[in-house]
Amino acid sequence: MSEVHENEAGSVANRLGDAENAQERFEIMYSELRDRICMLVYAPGSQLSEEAIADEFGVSRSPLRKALKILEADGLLQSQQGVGTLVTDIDLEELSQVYQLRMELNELTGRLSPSSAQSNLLELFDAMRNRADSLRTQPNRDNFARLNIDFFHAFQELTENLPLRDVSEKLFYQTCRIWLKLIPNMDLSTEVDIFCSEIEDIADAISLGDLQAAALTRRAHLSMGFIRLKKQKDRQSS
Amino acid sequence: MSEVHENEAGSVANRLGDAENAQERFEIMYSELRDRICMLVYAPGSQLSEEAIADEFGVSRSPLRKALKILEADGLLQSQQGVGTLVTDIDLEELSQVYQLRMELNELTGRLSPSSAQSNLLELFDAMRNRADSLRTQPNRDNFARLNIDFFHAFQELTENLPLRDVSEKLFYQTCRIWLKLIPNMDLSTEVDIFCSEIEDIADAISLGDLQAAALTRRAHLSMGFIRLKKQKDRQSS
DNA sequence: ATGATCTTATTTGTATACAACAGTCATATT
DNA sequence: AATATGACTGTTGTATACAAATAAGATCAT
Repeated sequence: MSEVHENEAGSVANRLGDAENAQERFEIMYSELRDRICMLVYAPGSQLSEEAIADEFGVSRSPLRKALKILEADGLLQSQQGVGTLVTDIDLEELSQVYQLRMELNELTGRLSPSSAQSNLLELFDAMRNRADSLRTQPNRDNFARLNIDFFHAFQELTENLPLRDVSEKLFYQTCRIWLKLIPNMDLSTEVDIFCSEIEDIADAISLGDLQAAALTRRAHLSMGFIRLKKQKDRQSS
Repeated sequence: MSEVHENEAGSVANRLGDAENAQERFEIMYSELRDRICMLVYAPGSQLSEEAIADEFGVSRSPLRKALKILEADGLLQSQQGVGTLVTDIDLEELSQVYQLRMELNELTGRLSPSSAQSNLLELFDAMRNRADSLRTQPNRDNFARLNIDFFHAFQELTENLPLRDVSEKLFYQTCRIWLKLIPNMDLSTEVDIFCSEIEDIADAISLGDLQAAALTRRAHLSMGFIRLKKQKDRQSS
């Protein structure tokens, strides 16, 4: 199965071969693994094999293990000797505190060191608007997830406070899987519509140059999204 | 020089020998190294030797490197092949954003999931008050730094929001070295007095059960502390 | 049949040897 | 004399062999 990867032009192994130093190689492995985890290529609760991944990436276990260790510190993996490396499962209750914090941080994103490069932001959010449009006409699970990730990163540009960005990113990757996990029980079209409206609302605020309004809108949507997730879960368990 | 460590009763090597699993061993090495860095045992800009530390700890480089990699992710170390492992230097300007964020997070600490175990808090902050008293009578650089660290952890107890605690802790360890670095140019007694007053103010608020007031006080002191650091630096450079 | 114990397979953790890299110093060449 | 070049030294990065731990299955006794 991994032969498929090895023969692809932009495979991880190839990219690793082109990398110039250890730091770059680490970054490639780390972001690839994180992407697979939060796109549910590696499902919550599933087991990973260091050897299999190392083979696929064309490296030994040593450098791969560094990336795995960081992902463990991020709360996305859990390793135990004799057992294996497991993708952490996610529970809405446990994520409640993370969501609370993320909401507050989003408000800070509009308030702390607001970005000065307004023209870049306009382009960026116009692109987001376009992607939202095309997603709306053809709702698709993976594209939805991908846009969610990319929109998050666009939103991060609103602040120039780097530590705030780092912190927000970490928390985002702890929570973003919950959507893909629960979306099969929800109506994809509806969720896509709601999300696209959010993107448009925020893009409008950016157009007006009102970063704080954009942040508060984002915060409100995050809050509502969490409530929808909870309602869905309650409906399912009853 | 490392023989001293090896023969001490509670040496890291001994503690590592008693540890039951890899996770515990990692935790011991990680916290020990972090402590040495933020107590300036390993000064900013100094170079560490993986081999020397591994020898002192009585382990091979492999498990040690995991701890070093996490500390690098924390922003306390920086490794480069062929060069070495360097303790990151700290600059007040670069820490400005971290301080800004920490101030906001402190306010959240009093607002998000306030701790319900009030009796524990009372004991904890009374102990802090006592330590502050004894430090005031005999100002001492290391005890000052140690109390600063422990008081931070006590303050963390005010919130039950675990992600907030994690985030705050990481940011704290990014900034706490700046005091030890700049205190030689300042008056230790004065700084100790100011810090002890802060502890007393916050302990008073806790006694009244007003967690939010405690958090706001802390935020105010953090802000004033940063301003004092900046003033000191300006005076020095002029 | 059931329970306990031993064996075995699989996995991560650790130790170690070697490769890759950066800096330094000496040396040769212009 | 200046500069380029090469070997040498010390460092982290990587590969690999082996140790330790866990889980599952087989075997045996009851």
